[in-house]
Amino acid sequence: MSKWHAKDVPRLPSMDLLRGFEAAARLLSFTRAGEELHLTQSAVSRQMRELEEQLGATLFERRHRALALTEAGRAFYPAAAQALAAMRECVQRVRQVAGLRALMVSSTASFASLWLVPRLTRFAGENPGMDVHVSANARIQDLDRDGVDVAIRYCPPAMAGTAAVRLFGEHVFPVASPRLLADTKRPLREPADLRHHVLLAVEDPEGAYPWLSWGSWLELAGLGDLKPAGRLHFTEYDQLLRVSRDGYGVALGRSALVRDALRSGELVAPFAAIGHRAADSSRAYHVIVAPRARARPDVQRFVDWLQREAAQDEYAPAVEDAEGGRGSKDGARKRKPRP
Amino acid sequence: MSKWHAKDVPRLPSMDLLRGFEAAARLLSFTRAGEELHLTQSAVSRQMRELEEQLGATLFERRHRALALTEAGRAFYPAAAQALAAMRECVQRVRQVAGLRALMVSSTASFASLWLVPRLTRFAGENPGMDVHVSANARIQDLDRDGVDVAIRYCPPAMAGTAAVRLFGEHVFPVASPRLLADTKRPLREPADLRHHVLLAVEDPEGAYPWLSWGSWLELAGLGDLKPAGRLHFTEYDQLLRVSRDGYGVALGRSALVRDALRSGELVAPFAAIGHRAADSSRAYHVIVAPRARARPDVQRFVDWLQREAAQDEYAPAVEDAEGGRGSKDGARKRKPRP
DNA sequence: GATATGCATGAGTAAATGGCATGCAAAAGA
DNA sequence: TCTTTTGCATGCCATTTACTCATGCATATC
Repeated sequence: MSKWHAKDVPRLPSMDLLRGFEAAARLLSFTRAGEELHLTQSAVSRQMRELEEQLGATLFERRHRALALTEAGRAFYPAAAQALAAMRECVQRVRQVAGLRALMVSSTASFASLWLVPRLTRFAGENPGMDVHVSANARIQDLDRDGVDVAIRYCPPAMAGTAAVRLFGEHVFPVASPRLLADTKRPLREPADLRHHVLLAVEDPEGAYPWLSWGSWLELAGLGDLKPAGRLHFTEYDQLLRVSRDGYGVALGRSALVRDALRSGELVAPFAAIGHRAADSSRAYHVIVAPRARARPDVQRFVDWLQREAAQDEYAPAVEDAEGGRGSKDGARKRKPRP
Repeated sequence: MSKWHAKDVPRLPSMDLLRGFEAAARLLSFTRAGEELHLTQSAVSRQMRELEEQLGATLFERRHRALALTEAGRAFYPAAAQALAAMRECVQRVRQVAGLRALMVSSTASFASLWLVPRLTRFAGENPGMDVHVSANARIQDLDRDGVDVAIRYCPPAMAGTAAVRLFGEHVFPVASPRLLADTKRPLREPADLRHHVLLAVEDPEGAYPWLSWGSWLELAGLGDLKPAGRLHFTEYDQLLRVSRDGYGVALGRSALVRDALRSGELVAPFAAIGHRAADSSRAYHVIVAPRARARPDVQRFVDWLQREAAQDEYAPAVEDAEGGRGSKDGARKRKPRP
């Protein structure tokens, strides 16, 4: 027996183990907890074993393809949640005192509401003490003057600048409520069937967004002469999508902005293969950081997070790749809703 | 930029970092915090850098040979302490629900009060949820019958049993209050000077502990005929030591039991070299675990801790080794009391 | 009977963590 | 004034930790 070495000192469970436990206990699944925490099922399984060994208590009852909490696990859950909360409060307090500032982000209203804000809640959870303000105003050009730290713009790379970070490109394809597909009186089985439907589009009197127009898409599909049942125009893209989800027409889906709706099944993409090529390959979503904010660690963390979220989306497409689908393990396959 | 990998997920500070911070902030020293946590100064230094990076805040102001907390550090301290407490509460709660039982320890009253209990407070801090009961009753022989999980006995190895764990041996030498050494009217510079002093001893009418008698020690010192100024006898060894600390006489110090008092300077050992050889090399302090408790993880942890504490004492002796002192880095060198 | 699915685990690897040795700089001691 | 002491920082390296990949197992579902 040697003298004390650091490895011999009994340790308290790490925050990582608690976070794993909280997710696994809430979801009752190591697999899904892993997905939420960007870990493999194997890693979560081992974490829970390690935690149980440290505590000297069994937290989960392993059934086949199901987990249940033991009495000790149920007792641990609120305490673990409290310990996590105490730590986040801890971190938040010190960052406040250290004078960390809010992070100002500018993007279009549509990008904000359809892509950024739904994801920011997770960012906030993983980054206590950070105060992110989203300005749904893409007209801002002078970031320094207007007090913006990070801007997200859909533009050519030359416009974004060499320091900008590319998130993802975009392509467009028709999307509609699954109810429209179920309508036998007005079929929507092939592109020509669009003549039976109302086409929804964003107002563009100056033709500033040609790639977003039905005209362009129909030309691409060889249907330049098609006369639809009607046309509706909207000033805001998210309003257009809401109408589409409600089943009142067919919209041109912007891939990034419709991704969540496709995933949830609120929208379907019957002709996704047409137009898979980027509608305007010169443009993409870019992250532009104001020069004076580049050295801020919180800004760097935020930009890093944006890139990872964007990459995550690209690895798990919402619609099957038209050139060749993945195998049965495709993560995008829709799960049955859980009770 | 790749998709999410576990290493990319922002992490909350670990409990190890918080514990390091709490100790460094309380002691205002990385070196002493390291000693307390069984880490090197280097490790604590790096931990604090890592913590500051994770938080994005400076917690310490490094001065030469001194630390001060920054405002952020002062703000972090109570929050960190609360997070540590929340975690310990967390661990304790789950262990209670899991039905962990108290751990019953038996030892002599003197060993309990002079060695074990002072150290148990640290054990308790490092092992939340464990309930250790100390029975200062060494007459217990049948551990199973008497509900004792662990016994600590000073006995020959054969009596302890092959499964017992040896902690340390013992040797005895005179100890006295430093005030006695300062008394010029009654010098205590050489062993013969003991004739000027009251000798303190444990009652032993049956001669059961010959190695603890002044007679034995004086014979060893070649002073068999020495007539002291007086003799006092006590039933309890810790009472004897209290009187010695108060300066009323010279006691025979049992090495393990006087170690803390020597370290604190309350007692000094003017003739430690005489008698350095174990008074009775056949005996030593042993840990004996009741057979039915051997499989308990909490009991195993406790025994492991006992061994490490004992080894720690052996590595940092309270008095310089009579055969050859260590260098100037000897950890036992007494520090000036801090303000 | 075949397939799907979620937990457990062997093996491999990259990153994290800690110790050793040393540098640096200023306070303390001679 | 010079020497010694002391505590924080850091290069380097070894060991441990933590995660991924691949696969096995067992049972529910089709």
